[in-house]
Formats: sequence, structure tokens, C-alpha cells
Amino acid sequence: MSKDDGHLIGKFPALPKQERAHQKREALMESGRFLFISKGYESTTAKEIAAHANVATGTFYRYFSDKRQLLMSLLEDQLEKIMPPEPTWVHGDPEYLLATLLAKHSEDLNKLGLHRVLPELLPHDPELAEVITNARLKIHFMMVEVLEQAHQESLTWTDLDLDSVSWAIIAVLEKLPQKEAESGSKADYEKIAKVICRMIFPPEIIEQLQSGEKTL
Amino acid sequence: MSKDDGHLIGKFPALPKQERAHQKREALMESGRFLFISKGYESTTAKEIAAHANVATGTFYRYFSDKRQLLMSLLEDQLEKIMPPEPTWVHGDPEYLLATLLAKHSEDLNKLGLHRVLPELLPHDPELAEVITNARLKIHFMMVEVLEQAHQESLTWTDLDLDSVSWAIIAVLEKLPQKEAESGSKADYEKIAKVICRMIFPPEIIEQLQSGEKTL
Amino acid sequence: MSKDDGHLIGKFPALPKQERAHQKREALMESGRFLFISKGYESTTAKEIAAHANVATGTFYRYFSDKRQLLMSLLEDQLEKIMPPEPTWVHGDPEYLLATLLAKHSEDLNKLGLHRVLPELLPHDPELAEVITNARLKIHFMMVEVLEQAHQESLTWTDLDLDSVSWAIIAVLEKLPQKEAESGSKADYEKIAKVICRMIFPPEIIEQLQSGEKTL
Amino acid sequence: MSKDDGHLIGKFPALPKQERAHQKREALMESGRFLFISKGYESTTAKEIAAHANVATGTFYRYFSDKRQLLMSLLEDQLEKIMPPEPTWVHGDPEYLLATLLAKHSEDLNKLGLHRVLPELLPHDPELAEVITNARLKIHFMMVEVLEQAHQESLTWTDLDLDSVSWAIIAVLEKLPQKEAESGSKADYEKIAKVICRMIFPPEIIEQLQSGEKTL
DNA sequence: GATGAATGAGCCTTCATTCAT
DNA sequence: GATGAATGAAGGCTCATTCAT
Repeated sequence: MSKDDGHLIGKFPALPKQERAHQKREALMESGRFLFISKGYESTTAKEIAAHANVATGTFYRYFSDKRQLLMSLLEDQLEKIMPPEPTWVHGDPEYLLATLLAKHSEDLNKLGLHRVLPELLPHDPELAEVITNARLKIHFMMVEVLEQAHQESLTWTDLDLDSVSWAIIAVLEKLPQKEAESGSKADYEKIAKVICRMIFPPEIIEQLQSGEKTL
Repeated sequence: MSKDDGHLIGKFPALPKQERAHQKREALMESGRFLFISKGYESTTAKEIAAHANVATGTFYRYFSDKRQLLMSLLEDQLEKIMPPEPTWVHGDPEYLLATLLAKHSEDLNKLGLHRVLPELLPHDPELAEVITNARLKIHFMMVEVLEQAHQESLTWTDLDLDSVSWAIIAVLEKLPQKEAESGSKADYEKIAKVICRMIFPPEIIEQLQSGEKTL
Repeated sequence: MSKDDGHLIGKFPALPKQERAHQKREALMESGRFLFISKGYESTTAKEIAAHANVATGTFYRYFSDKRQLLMSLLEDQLEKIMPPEPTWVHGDPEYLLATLLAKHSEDLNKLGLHRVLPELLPHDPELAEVITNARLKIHFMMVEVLEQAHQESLTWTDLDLDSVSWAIIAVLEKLPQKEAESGSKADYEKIAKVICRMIFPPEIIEQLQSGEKTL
Repeated sequence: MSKDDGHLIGKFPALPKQERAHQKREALMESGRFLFISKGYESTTAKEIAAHANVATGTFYRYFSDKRQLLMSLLEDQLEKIMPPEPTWVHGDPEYLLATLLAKHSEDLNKLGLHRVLPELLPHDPELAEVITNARLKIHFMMVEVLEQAHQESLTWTDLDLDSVSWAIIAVLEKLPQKEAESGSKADYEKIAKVICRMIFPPEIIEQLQSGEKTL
């Protein structure tokens, strides 16, 4: 049904103008993403992106002021997808939950794929760096909050700095894609989840949580 | 005696030729390092490096076949400095030792500084990637070995996968410079060391080690 | 009609796109030819060719991958023009025919002009050398064939090696432009034709042919 | 005997200074000749020539103001060697004499080898061109004179322009090295000599000369 | 809006030439 | 005299960006 329903004749899609434009924009972004990931940001030229999206070079510049803006749009568009859903660790087996979370997060990142180009740019593009840092901070605060909550309930180690724990967890999280890229295979999320959990919970707490005695 | 005896003031260094050449090479490498770190590898031109080292463009090419080779030399020169000395965790307070190690490692990396450019290049330079991956693997194996040893002595958690622990530690280690770059200040090595140690040792073991009862 | 109808005066050519592109290519080739001839192949830069054709440097590279390719195109385009039409010496006054042929050939070469750059390149560009050698061989075989035919009819010297004769003729032919370049004036084609004819025909045969007694 | 007679100790030749200098100059010229011929004039760098002659780059410029001057010296030095000895065609079998001359000339040219680089330079170096043109003219006049002499004795064709004959002969002469370079083998000097002779002498004259009846 | 030819600044690299040692 | 490191102008080529159609 709707506008794409086969009433098309030949190669002239009868889409509303705005829709057509939107499609082109999308195509360019997708091409940009693909090429950035395949060959790196610097090595990808605007012309290539346009060609890959089957539009003329000039068209690129109608939709984006330059290569960088396309990247920014990619990020804006999809940064929220990186945001891990608030983990509900305290409601059940935290190791299992975390392993699931890791798998999901890793998959999301891979779908997005941009983590491969960011390192290339972050150090030299403050604005971009800020966007990313903010996203990271958001995750960090979210995680600290969760840890804090668990701390309130006396579920966590009492002698560890929650901020450092949170940061360490994020460090591990962010290194995951690299690990997988280097080894060429999926990481063993369960083992890693177990390690991460140990940073947070004493073993006996985890057992309690796993046995379901102590859910929120 | 004569004109070369060091009494000269001003711009006539009068060093032995080979020395002069070596100095120039060093100056170029230092300039390369500085500029790579400041403005990124791609954005740095051979001309700039030469200018920063106060030599002509052509001189750059006398000492290096190109920018990449300069980077490789930087790495070769200093990769061993990254190599953390084998930690002797089991001989004393592991938290203290690890904190010291973190501080030292972080400082080394910062002196080297290249960790900022590597991410930019690794995905697109297989040879370079291999060099780095090898170095990382070396650290990883070293760490696994140490953990294994501790494990033999029943010092470690018995339910954690040592390989994953090792990898997580390295992940944290490698994220340190980024953390410091983003926050603009030194990390709190002691708190982080504590978190890392928790991945390895049960708290009571750490206490034992700290009290010196159970050294190797 | 409207703005494209040719009534425009000034700088708006308004040709169909393809035509314009073709013209630009032509202009570049012509500029290349001119500059190669004037100042030599090596001494001519792509930038100069572009400037002479009133286009930007980059435009040169849209139409040609490099200087050499432009030269190759020049040759391909015009090599057939060098090919002398098969002479019909045996049908009439051979001296007159040959003189005409020489004049024509010389004029063609001069129009083309590339004979001035070829010597510079042939020894160091095997591919180019092959192209040229093939063209020369073609002429050689054509000439041998004609001589052979004349030989069949007992028109030629009986004691000369036709292959050597053919080669000598071509040598003379190819030296013509140089002779003219050095003296700065046209060669005396009739006198030279007479000399060449003497390499082929005994004088009495020529007389016969000239008197028309013995045409094919 | 003399200065080179074995009193040398180690690697310090006890040659008079001037001699040493002269040797270096010679070595540079020989290296230049070799490299010009192998890789072309333009593609040969001063540094290469120096390296090939086992001297430092700077030394090159002590003996020659630049690459071109080295070439000029090469020519000056050896141009006379190109000069064919005045042929004494009229004293014996002209075909035999000419064949010998061709062989000798060809060998000389090949020893010199510079005929390979001249075409690259002549069109764009008027001074050089003049040197060469003069040499050629000298040969031309020499040849015309000989022909004239033969003409006086009624040995030559009476209806051919001696100037054109002379020029044609030189054309053939100068194309010889190219022919040999292209075919990769020696030319058949006897056959070619026969053709050339036919441009000059009627067959019966040649027979006379060969039979020795009519020497000068 | 779309096109893609055109632009030209700027990068990489080479090499003739100089000059301090 | 000899050396060879240093110089820097200049050529080849790319690519982000513009603009006439």
C-alpha cells in the first residue's frame, strides 16, 4: 500500500518530492557509513560516497555541507542506538543479564560500525569529541546510578570506588569491538560478564541474586 | 683545539658528521611525534614535519622514505617502553604494586604519546596493526602467565576465566590514556588498581598479601 | 531556441555537454602536441599543457591519466595519417609519383609534428617503441610488396636486394623532416625522388615508364 | 712502467695530482656516457653519474658545470671519431670499400653510443644542435667533394643531383644504428653498400672499378 | 533540484645545485 | 680538493568544492 505500492511506471518513482529527497539523503548516509567503515574516513572521498549512492557529486553537497557533517548526522541519527538500555541488574541473575547486555551492545555497535572511524577523528575534532564524550558520560552516569542503587541495597563491594568500577566496566565495554575485530570472532560474553560482575558484586550476593532470593 | 673545540658560541655546532645526522633524524622523529599527536597523522604533512624540525622538505626524505616509515621508526624505537615490566604482584601488596604499575605505564604511554594516532591508522594499515597486535599479545601472555602462577598458589578467584580477566585488565589499561585525555587530569590509580585487583583476588587474599603473610 | 540558439556573443558557447567535453579533450591534445613539439616531451609539464589549453590542471587529469597517455592518444589518432598511401609507381612516371608522395608524406608528418618527440621517447618506452616499429614495419612491407611486384615485371635492378632498397628508401623518407627542420626550407622532392628511383629502376626503365610504353 | 708501475701501496695511487684529477674527469665522463645510453639523458641524475664513477656528488660539479656540459665534453671528445675517414671510393671496388666503411662507422657509433641520446636533446638545445649539424655538414661536404671528383671523372650518374645523393647517403648512414637497434642484429653492410653505390655509379662503372681497370 | 565537469590549492616526491666540513 | 648532507624549487597528481547547464 501507500506510495510505494507498485503503481510505478518505468524508472520514475512517483514519490513526493520530499520523500525522494529524503531517500537520497538516506542513501548518501548509508553509503558514507559503508565506505567510512571499509576504507576509513580520511580515505573516503565525497565523490566516492556520491557514486556509491548513485547520485552526482554535486548532490552530495546539497544534502551535506561536507564529509564531516555527514558523519555527524550518522552519529546523531544512531547514537541513541548505542545507548545501552538501562540494565536491570538487580532484578535477577546479574551475570546472565550482563552477558545478554554485552551481546546486544556489541551487536548494536557492529551494526552501526562507526566505532571504527571514531578513533581516527576524535582526537582532532573537539566538537565530535564532545558529542561522543557526552554519550559516554550519559552511560557512565546511568551506570553509576545503577551501581549506587545496588550499593544502597548493600549488594556491592563496600570497599570499591563505584566511579572507578563504572569507568572500568565502560572501558571493557568499549574495548569489546576491538577485541572481536582482532580475534575475528565473537567474544565469550558470559565469561566476561562474570568478570565484570565480580567488580561489582561479591560472589555470595551474585548467588543470592541468581537464586532469586533477593530481587528488588 | 682549533675551531671545533666547543668554545664556539652560536650556530656552529661542529659535531661529528654522523652525530649531526643522527641528531637530525632524532629531531625529525620528535617533530613527527609532536605533530602526529597534536594534529593527527593524516593531517600532518612531511613538509610540516620538516619545517618543525628546522630542515628543508627534501631532508625529510633523506632520513625517511615517507611519513609512515617515520611512524614505524617511532614505534620500533619505543615500543619496548610500552611493555610493562613484569609485575611481581604476588610479592607484596598487589594493590599498591598495581597502582604503581598503572602510574608508570600511563606515564610511559603519555611520554610516547603515539596511542593517540594509532587508532587512526590501525584499521587501515595491516602491517602496523600486526606490530601492535603482537605487542598487545605479548602483554596479554605475560599477564596470563602471572595470573596462572597466582592461580597455582590458590590466590585467585577460582570461578573466573583467567583469560577473560587478563583481557579485561588490558582493556582497562589501554583505556587509561583516553580517560586521562578526556578528563584532562591524572586518573586515580589507587582506586582503579583496587578494582582491577578485585577481578583477580578475593579480598581476603589481598589482605593476606598486604599483611605479608603469604608472599611467594 | 532561447539562450542556446547561437546568437550569443562572447564567452557562452552553449554546446551540448558531450561536444564541450570533446572539444576540451581536443584542445588538450592540440596543446600537448604544440608544446611537445616546441619544447620537447620531458620539458613539458601537465600544468603547462592545461594552461595552454585554458583549463585547470585538474582538468587535464580528467581526460588523460598522464602526459604519456596524451601522447599515445595523439599517435593513435594520427598514426594512420603517417601511413603513406600505397604508391602506384608502376603506373606512370615513377619519379613524378614519388616526388608527389614525398611532398605529401612530408607535409603530413609536419602537420602531425610528433616525429620531433618520438626519438626522445622511443629508446625508453618499449610500448611506444612497439607501436612505432609496427607502423614502420607496415610501411616497409607495403614497400617491399610494391618493389616485388615491379621486380616480377622485370622493372627493377636485378642485382639489388629489395629489402635493403626498401629500408634505404624508408631511411631517406624518415630523414626528410629532419633535413627540412635543419635547413629551414622544403626539400627538393624531385631531385630526391630521382635518387630514390635510381635505387629501384634502371634509367631506361624509368624512361619507358615515363613515356607510358610500359604501364601495367 | 712510469707512474703506474706497481709502486703503489694500498689504495693510495701515487699519481700526480693533475693525473688523478684527470682520471676522475674521465671516470665521470665514462659513467655519464654509460648512464645516458642506458637510461636516457633526462632520466640520469648527476648523483647517479657521480655514484657510478665512485666519487661524491659534489665532485661532479667540480669537473662539470652541469650534466649538459658533461654531454658536450663527451661529444667534443669523440665527435671526430664519428667523422668517417675520407673514403677513397674511386680507388678500387667501391662496394667493398663502402661496406667496410659502413661497418667501421657503425662500430664507431656504437662505441660512442651517444646517437641514442642526441635525438632527445637536439630539438631543444640549439647550441648542441649546431655542433651536430656542423659535424654533419662536414661529412656532407666531404662526401659531395668526393662525389664531385668522381663526377669529374665521369664515373657517376650524369642525371642525378650530387647534393641529393650525398644527403640520401648520409640519411642511410645515420639510420643504420636505429636499424640495428630495432632488429637487434648487425645490418647486412654489403647489400646496403650495393644500394648506396647504385645511387652514385652506373653498374658498368662499378664493374670497371671492381675489375681495377679504372682506378684513379 | 540534479548533474558532473571544472577548478586550483596543496600534498608527495625528486633532483640539480650549493656549501660547511 | 673531496665529500655528501642540505636545500628548495618544481613536477605529478588528488580531491573538496563550486557552478553552469
